[in-house]
Amino acid sequence: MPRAGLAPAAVVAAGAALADEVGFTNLSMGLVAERVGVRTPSLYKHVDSLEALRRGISIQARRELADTLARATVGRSGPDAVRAFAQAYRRWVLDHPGRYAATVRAPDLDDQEDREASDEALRILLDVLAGSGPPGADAVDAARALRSALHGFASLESAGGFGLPRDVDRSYRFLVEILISGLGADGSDDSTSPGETA
Amino acid sequence: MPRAGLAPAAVVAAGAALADEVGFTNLSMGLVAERVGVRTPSLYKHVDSLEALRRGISIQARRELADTLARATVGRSGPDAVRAFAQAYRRWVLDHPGRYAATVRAPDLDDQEDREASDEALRILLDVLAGSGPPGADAVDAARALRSALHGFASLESAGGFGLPRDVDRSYRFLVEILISGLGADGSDDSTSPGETA
DNA sequence: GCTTAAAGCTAACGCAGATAGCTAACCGGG
DNA sequence: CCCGGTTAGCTATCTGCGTTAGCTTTAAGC
Repeated sequence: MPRAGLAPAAVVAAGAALADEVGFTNLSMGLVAERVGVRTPSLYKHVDSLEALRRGISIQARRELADTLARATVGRSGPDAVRAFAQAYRRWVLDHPGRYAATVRAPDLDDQEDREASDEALRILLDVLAGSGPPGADAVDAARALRSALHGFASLESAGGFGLPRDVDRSYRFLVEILISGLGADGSDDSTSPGETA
Repeated sequence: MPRAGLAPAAVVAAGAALADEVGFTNLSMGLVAERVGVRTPSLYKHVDSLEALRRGISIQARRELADTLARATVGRSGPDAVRAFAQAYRRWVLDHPGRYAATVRAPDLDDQEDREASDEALRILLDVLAGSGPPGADAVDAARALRSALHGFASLESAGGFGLPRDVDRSYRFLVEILISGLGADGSDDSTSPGETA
């Protein structure tokens, strides 16, 4: 029996690809094993459990998303950066539904690696907002607002939640422009330092 | 053996309550059976399968949410109605995390009953926006924007996604006011309202 | 070439969803 | 009041999946 030459990273990568096809929740050890050309129990030489595999996919997906967002916004600032961010975000979610579902699960509080991957995307978001949002502590509110809105839209769309025939691209642009104008507009309260994790 | 006097509705209700406690995805026939004081196989006299039970919980939850939203906004209009809607929405999600997770799954396209329950909340949302949002087809954009933002915020919060110490109530109010001002701002016919265009 | 770590396999266990088929509780008509 | 039909509930059992145990074989290093 020739060896498959597997490695933990290869199993995680196959799992991520499979998650995009069958859905993150439908992922099973059997499917992944079949995909990499190995019997189910052999996977346990590379990953500790299905849960560990899911965690690995989450971390990888968060990094990929953060990377995509960083690339999309580099060299831009202000409202333009926010538009590029929003555009790249939605595109990535639609292209990688399984991976995206993996990123949604909150990272375990005492999982250092997962938290770091999770914070990456947040830092990019805060950087993007630095040019067009409110300063100081209000930046956290702005980050939460933008993240919530984009996440909400993308996850509803990804789940097929928009039944009406109205053009979805257009609705998304509408939402993004509302946010941009809203974030730039107000002001008021301040103080406190910028945070770490949203 | 005295009978438990069970009925399909009672099983669904117990399942919904349990989902709030252990999470929608962690729901199992065994847990529900234990809760209603019966052996697992007996549940199949009342529900066809775990999937059918989940569907029942989804429908019931959607109705409850729609009902809550309707009660919260009755007699109000304009921005005030939107605030009441947003407030009631978040409150309900936090109080019923399992039920809320149930409402998030997209209803099966050819499931009449589920679609109806799903449309109920949408109709209330459109009614609420009638007073403060754009008219005509743009109302769909407005509805999607508001729904996406509230859903995104509530689901992230419910999943523990906000790690920073910043006051979450405040962030929510911030988001809601952005939306209100953004939705009320324009009013014109075509093109995405505040800035960009198709 | 021989040793050895590990990559792969088959066999098997436990648990959850689900089905089959028996038993006994309730309900209605005589 | 009893008798028969309906059906809620039970035990026993099957299946599928995650997981573990333990053997076999590959391939890497001396």
